[in-house]
Amino acid sequence: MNEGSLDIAEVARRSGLAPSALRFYEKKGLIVSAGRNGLRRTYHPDVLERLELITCARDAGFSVAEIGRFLVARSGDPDLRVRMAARACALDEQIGRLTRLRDSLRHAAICDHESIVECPDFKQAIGNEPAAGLVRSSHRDRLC
Amino acid sequence: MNEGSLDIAEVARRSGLAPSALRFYEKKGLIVSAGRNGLRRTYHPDVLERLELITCARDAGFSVAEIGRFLVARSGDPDLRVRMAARACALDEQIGRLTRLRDSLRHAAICDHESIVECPDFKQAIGNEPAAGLVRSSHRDRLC
DNA sequence: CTGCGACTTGAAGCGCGGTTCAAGTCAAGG
DNA sequence: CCTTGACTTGAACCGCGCTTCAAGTCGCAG
Repeated sequence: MNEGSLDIAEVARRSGLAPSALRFYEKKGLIVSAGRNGLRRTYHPDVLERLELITCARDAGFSVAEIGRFLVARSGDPDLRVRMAARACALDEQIGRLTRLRDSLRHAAICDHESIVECPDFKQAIGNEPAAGLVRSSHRDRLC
Repeated sequence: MNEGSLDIAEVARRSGLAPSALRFYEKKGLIVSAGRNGLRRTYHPDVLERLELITCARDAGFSVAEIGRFLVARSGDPDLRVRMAARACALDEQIGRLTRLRDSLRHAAICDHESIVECPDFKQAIGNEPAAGLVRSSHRDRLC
């Protein structure tokens, strides 16, 4: 067997993913196997890097299908570039939400209101506007 | 109908969630209905605020069950506080991942490597720790 | 050559987060 | 009164992202 290639079990071990997940990703076109040793898939070491990317994107809420589309992206595909830029903007918004949520959560862990959802600081960090009664639904910020 | 309470359809409209989702959340204990008008659920206006929180947390990757646990949190529950603090730290990590992913994506939409995944800048931004050198580092507070 | 065991496959199954459906109930309008 | 139509219910179903399973195949040690 080729010196540089990795057994599926080895890739699983080093990536922290189950072999079944690797086969699943391969079937979906997110990774490719370098060849076989008998029946066994072997992978180029670069696959580890790609798996890291995949895991990261999955954690970020990307679907497997979407990751697949991005992974085959070529510079000559303007549609895809547009989608990527849009996705980046969506990520910005999500990062904002997560940051506020984190701050609220961190506050909740130390605040002394009986019920944490009652805490005004908590609410304030989460919501953009408390819907106390005379709230017009705020127009979505179209910053992107 | 009580002046202050909202019909489920109204809540659905103003929250952007499907009525079925509202019933689902109610069944899971994430929201409570204020009462009924005939068979129809009515909700206190405060539910809108809570739904915003729920949606935000869902987007952040919290499961419905986990949100439910947090929502019933009382200040006298130290376990839950610990979980919240831990969750806040996890969010910090995720925010970091998302930020790197966003930067990579934004670069990908610009860069002229024929295959996006080939681009060294792209790879570099994804990889775990910014190793050295030319990293546009927002400084990471290691507090966890 | 004969196990053995770790892989292979396609198909079925699972948990999550809802949505859809069939059948029923109610409030209000004509 | 009867109809209309938006709601109600529980149960079935769905898509996703894998995991598990049964059955088969291979490399290698003995």
